[in-house]
Amino acid sequence: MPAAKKKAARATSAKSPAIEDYLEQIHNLIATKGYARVVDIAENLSISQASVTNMVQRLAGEGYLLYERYRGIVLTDEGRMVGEAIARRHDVLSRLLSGFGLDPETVHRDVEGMEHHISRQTLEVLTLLMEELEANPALVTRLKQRLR
Amino acid sequence: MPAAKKKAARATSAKSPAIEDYLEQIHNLIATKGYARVVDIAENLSISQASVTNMVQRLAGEGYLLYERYRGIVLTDEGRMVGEAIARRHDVLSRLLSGFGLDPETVHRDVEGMEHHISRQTLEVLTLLMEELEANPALVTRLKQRLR
DNA sequence: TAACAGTGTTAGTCTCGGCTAATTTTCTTT
DNA sequence: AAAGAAAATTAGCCGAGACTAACACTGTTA
Repeated sequence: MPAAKKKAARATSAKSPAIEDYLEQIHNLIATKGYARVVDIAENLSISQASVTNMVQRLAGEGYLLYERYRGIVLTDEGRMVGEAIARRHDVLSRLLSGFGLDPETVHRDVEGMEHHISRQTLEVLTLLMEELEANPALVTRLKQRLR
Repeated sequence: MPAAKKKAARATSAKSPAIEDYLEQIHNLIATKGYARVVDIAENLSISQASVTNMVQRLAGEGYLLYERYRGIVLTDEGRMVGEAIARRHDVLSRLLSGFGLDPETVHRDVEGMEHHISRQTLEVLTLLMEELEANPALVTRLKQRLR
């Protein structure tokens, strides 16, 4: 195979919500604890350890991370980019909705679902909205009054 | 099993995105054409007719619609409620994003994905936002300037 | 250093929601 | 009314992504 890529993850490839959830979670764990263990990923995603091992092997095969049995997990540049992108969407959505006083449990559930379906352009719009609302509490107050 | 329900769809039961897509589409077809044929549902969801037949039978079993082989499809109250709810979320999200001039293709893809993950409370917030922006073009203009 | 607890892995299975191919029913057209 | 076209259905299959049970590795601790 002369000029063939091994099957590396392309920036534009279709990522399933499942893949994005794993990468987001692995990214978050590495960012906060310095490493990502199978048991923690499983705990945070509320799935079994066996499922995590399976998926991690697949993600390694697709070029999102480096994996050595019984050893550890390291994100590739590609994997880190995806994880960070989802984390950013998560943050924007959370702050946008939290600003209106929605209960944290609801915010969490909705954000969890929505974050996988937001394009770059939509993210920009929602970021704009979030920033405006955070900079303009009077507007939020006025809007919230209509929530009754 | 003395006091057991037959397995009817409860208002609070978990509906998969797939189920919601079918019910939204069936609802839309009935609203615009007066009836929902398998071939049209398949076309609108970009899936095969066989898949539609299968799912329609399942939805009938779960109480979302009435179905008679080779005849027709009628939504139950439960099915109509779900279909309308999703259509409402679709409308709010579309208008909210379109207001910022995002290209229709992008709006469509994002809305399609997000509409299944929006709680009643979040819908209220987004509705509020949409109404404010539609009533206040000056605000939109000001925000859009920051999009560059 | 031997054993135990905890973590990780493998093997095999399940459900969901698609698919194609073949068949049946209905509709339309002559 | 018979034939061909269109729509609907059935049967069997597949891949994603979960699960459990059993087994393997690792690291700590007596």
